[in-house]
This record gives sequence, C-alpha cells and structure tokens, in this order.
Amino acid sequence: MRGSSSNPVAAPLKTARRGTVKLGAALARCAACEIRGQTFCSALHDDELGRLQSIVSQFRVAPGQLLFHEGDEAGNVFNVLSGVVKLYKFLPDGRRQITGFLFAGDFLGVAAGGILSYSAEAVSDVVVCRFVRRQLYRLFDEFPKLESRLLGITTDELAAAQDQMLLLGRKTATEKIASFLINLARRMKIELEPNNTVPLPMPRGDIADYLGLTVETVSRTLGKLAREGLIALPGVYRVTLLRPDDLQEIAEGF
Amino acid sequence: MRGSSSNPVAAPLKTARRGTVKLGAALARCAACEIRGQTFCSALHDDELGRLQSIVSQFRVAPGQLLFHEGDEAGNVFNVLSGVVKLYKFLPDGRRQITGFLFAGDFLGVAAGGILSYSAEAVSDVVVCRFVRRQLYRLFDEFPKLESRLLGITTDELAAAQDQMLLLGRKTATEKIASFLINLARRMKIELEPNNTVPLPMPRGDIADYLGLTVETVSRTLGKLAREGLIALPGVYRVTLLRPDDLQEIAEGF
DNA sequence: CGTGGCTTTGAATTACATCAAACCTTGTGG
DNA sequence: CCACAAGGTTTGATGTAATTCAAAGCCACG
Repeated sequence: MRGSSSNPVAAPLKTARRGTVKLGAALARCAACEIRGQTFCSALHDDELGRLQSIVSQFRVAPGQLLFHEGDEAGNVFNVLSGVVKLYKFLPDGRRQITGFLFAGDFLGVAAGGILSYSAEAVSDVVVCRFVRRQLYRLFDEFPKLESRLLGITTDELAAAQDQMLLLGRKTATEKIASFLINLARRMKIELEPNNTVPLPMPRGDIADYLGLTVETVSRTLGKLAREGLIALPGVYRVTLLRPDDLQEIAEGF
Repeated sequence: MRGSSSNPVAAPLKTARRGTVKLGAALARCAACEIRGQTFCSALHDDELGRLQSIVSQFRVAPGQLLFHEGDEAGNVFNVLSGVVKLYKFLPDGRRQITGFLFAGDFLGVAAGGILSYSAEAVSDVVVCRFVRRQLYRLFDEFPKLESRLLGITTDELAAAQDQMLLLGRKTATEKIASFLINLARRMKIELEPNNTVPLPMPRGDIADYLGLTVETVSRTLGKLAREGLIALPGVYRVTLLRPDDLQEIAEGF
C-alpha cells in the first residue's frame, strides 16, 4: 500500500533557481506561437494578442526543477510550451501522488484560495510561458472570453480528475497501465510515430505514483502486456501500441 | 480490487420522473434563501437577485432518484438546498466510483463539452434549485462576477479532487476512513451536535465506493476505530468523533 | 571502466478482497 | 401485535493482487 517516492521528502528548494533560465522576451512571440490553438491564449483574436504579449515571459526549466511548491502563494500561472511537467502531493512520510502530467499547451498554476496545494516539477527539459496571476486576471475585465476559456479548461481538468479517481479507486493494475498508455498516446499524438510508438518521457517511479502502484508493479505489468503482444517496448522510454483497440478495451474495464 | 455496487448496473431511468416533484415557484425566494452565502448566488447583490430568481425553479428529489445520468446532455445545473447527493461513474461490469458527495450549498451539473460524464443521485430526501444552463450562462454577460464565482467553485472542486486522488492512490484503509470522517464533520458542521456527533447519511456501500474499498472493509475499519476509542457509533447512521485531533493526524498520514 | 541511478526479476509477505453466514432493522401483511 | 421478508450491516474464514524486500541487470556519464 505504501507508495514509493524517488525524492524521499519534498525537495528543499522553495522555487527553482538553478536550472531555471529566463529566455529573451523577444522569444515570446504570441502571434507566431505554434501551439496557441491549444492554449487559453486562442480565446483572443490576433489583434488582441498584444495585451497578452505584454505580460508574458518565457522560461526554460531543467528536469527535476520546480515551477512552484505546495504551500506557495499562487503568484504565477504557466502555459507549457514544450516538455513534460508533473504535479504532485506528498504525505508526511514521503508517499507521493502525482495528480497529473502536463504537455505542450497545458495550463497550470490555478489554486483555490490563492495557495497552491500541489507542487509542479519539470520531468524533461521544459519551456513555459509565465504570467503574473494578478496581471492575467486583470485582463479578464477587458476580455471576459479569457475567463470563460479558463473556466472551460478547469472544467475539463475536473472531468479528467474524476476519470482518474475511477482509475485509482476501481481499476486493476493492468487496467491502470492500459488506461495510462492510451491516454498518453492521445495526449502525445503529435509525437506519435507512424508505427504507433510513443515516447514514455517519465521514469517508472513517476508512472507508479500517478497510478497508485509501485515501481515493481509498473515494470511487471508493462512486461506482461509486452509478453501478451499488446505492446512492445523498443526501449525503456518508448512504447509501441501494437493492438491499441484491445488495449482500450482493457483500459475501459471490459 | 473489484469494487462492489448496490445497483449492479446503471439505473434504467434516463432522468428522474417518479420521485421528483416540482415545488411551487413561489417557494424559490432567493432573497430569503438561508444558504445563499454558501452558493454562487451570493455573487449577486440583493438588487440583482431578481434576474436569478426569474430563471430558477425548485425540485424535491426522493432517495435513489437521479438528477441526471452519465451521458446526458448538460441541460441543467443545480444548487443543493438540503439533503445529500452523490456523483458517480461506472465501469461496464458494475464497479462504481463515487467521485463526490454534495451537501447544502453545493453546486453541480457542470460538464466538459456539454455532455455529463457522471451521474448524480439523491442519497437522502433532497431539495435543489434548478437552472437551465443556457439561461444561467447568458447571465454571465450581464454579471461577469457570476462567472468568476463559478470559476472559483470549480477551482475548489479541482483541489478537492486532487486530495481525493492522494487518498485513493496512497492512503491505507484506516487513513481513508479517518479522512472521510474528518471531511464529513467539516462539511456538516451545521448539523454537528455538541458532543461531536455527525450524521452518516449514506450507506456503507456508498462510503466504500467513495473510498475505493469494499463494504466489509469499511465496516471492519469503523469497528476498529471504535474499539480503539477514536470514534463511537451510537447508531448505524451516526458517528461521534471522540478524539478528532488524533483522527486528523491519522487522516493526514502521520 | 567504474559508479550511481533506474529498471527488471524473483521470493516472501500482507492489506484488502472475496466468499459465506449470521445479525440486525424496518416495513408489511396476516 | 407479531411473523417474516428484504436489504443493509457485521463478523468470520479464506484467497489473492499487489506490495515489500532483496538482488541482479543495465545504461549513461564522468
């Protein structure tokens, strides 16, 4: 039952310094942003983008560095431009639950009551757009559709959280892994190779803490699915979905 | 691992008819609403309440009746005025996960993409305020603070969902039950008797499906906590928190 | 070419589930 | 008013999926 955790207790850094590099503001060119369509930014027309542009700055974050820490004041919100971010919570003895993985286009930093109840850490090399929360929220008066968009995003996240509760509470290890792989393939369909191969950008321990399992069970279950011919593991950090439809059926609990 | 379920498969009713009684519109008097302060309605000033009043109607829902069903279009949203509502999702073989219990003042019916991904069912006798979603959302243009408030509520729910993921993924049975009792006492502090006794309005099966356990484990764990003197069970549907601080410590994983 | 950090594999353990039966309640009909 | 279903709850015995403990691979990097 007790979960594993690579860092035994929450990392000592309050907020990332080392490894977090501010990029030239010139680099943040909202009008030219490749993933604008996937972010809340697309709520604004091209001619309104300047207002966003003026309050955004970009950062590069190294693997293992924190974007923010559980308990911090929610001063900033972020859009992931590239790379993978994980959100997690700890129990005092080091048990950890990862509540989500974020990919390009995802939004993070919203907090109930202005205090963040979870930490955000870069899994891979990550580039983010950072907004000072107050400045962004001030734009809501000017562009209510921005707030509507944010409500829509939060609603989607809530639905995903409910799916994850079903997974954590009621699915078997095999069903959990199958669900995870199917969702990963859906989220990363940009990076999906023609042969249905997806990168698995996070270590086994992170997958375990996301699915409420141990590293060993994740490893064994992946191995089992591979032996059964549902997937192939061309490398530790890559999966090929050989029979995605069967995998989907397993994921849904049939 | 396989969860229990009182109704083997989702109930046959599409939406509640029998057992759902429309109350006179006159009964819905927003200005006199006792729980307005706990709902999104409090975002409006007294002199603006008329606009809400004009689009609301009240219903009484009998235990076991559905407010809406997974897969329904999200036509209505609701405020719970009294009673307890549960939200849940099924797996095809009948395993069920309850994603939340709602009490007086709670809001429900928000859906990603306009399709509800969960069912809502009355646990006890329930009274709700119903809003046609389109009408309510139309008010957002007129009263942006209404939408802000809804965003705040959704953000709170998301934070609660993340707590529940931590519970489901990483807590032991005892910690789950302790967390549940502490949260219940917090939510129902209105009904909290001087001796720290709280009603336990839902059957054991519902508690099990909320915590990712079986009925038997819920029953045994409650029994164990009672034997240890942390709680007392003056009746099947009531709990007394004898040592709430110790219970809290257990809940938090110490 | 070691050395430290993942990952995999194996064996033993356990927390919780499953199966089974007895035990209330509460409502109903004789 | 009592017998007695019916549905939920508790308790007991047994089973098992997943964890825990342990150790051996496997890279990747200095």
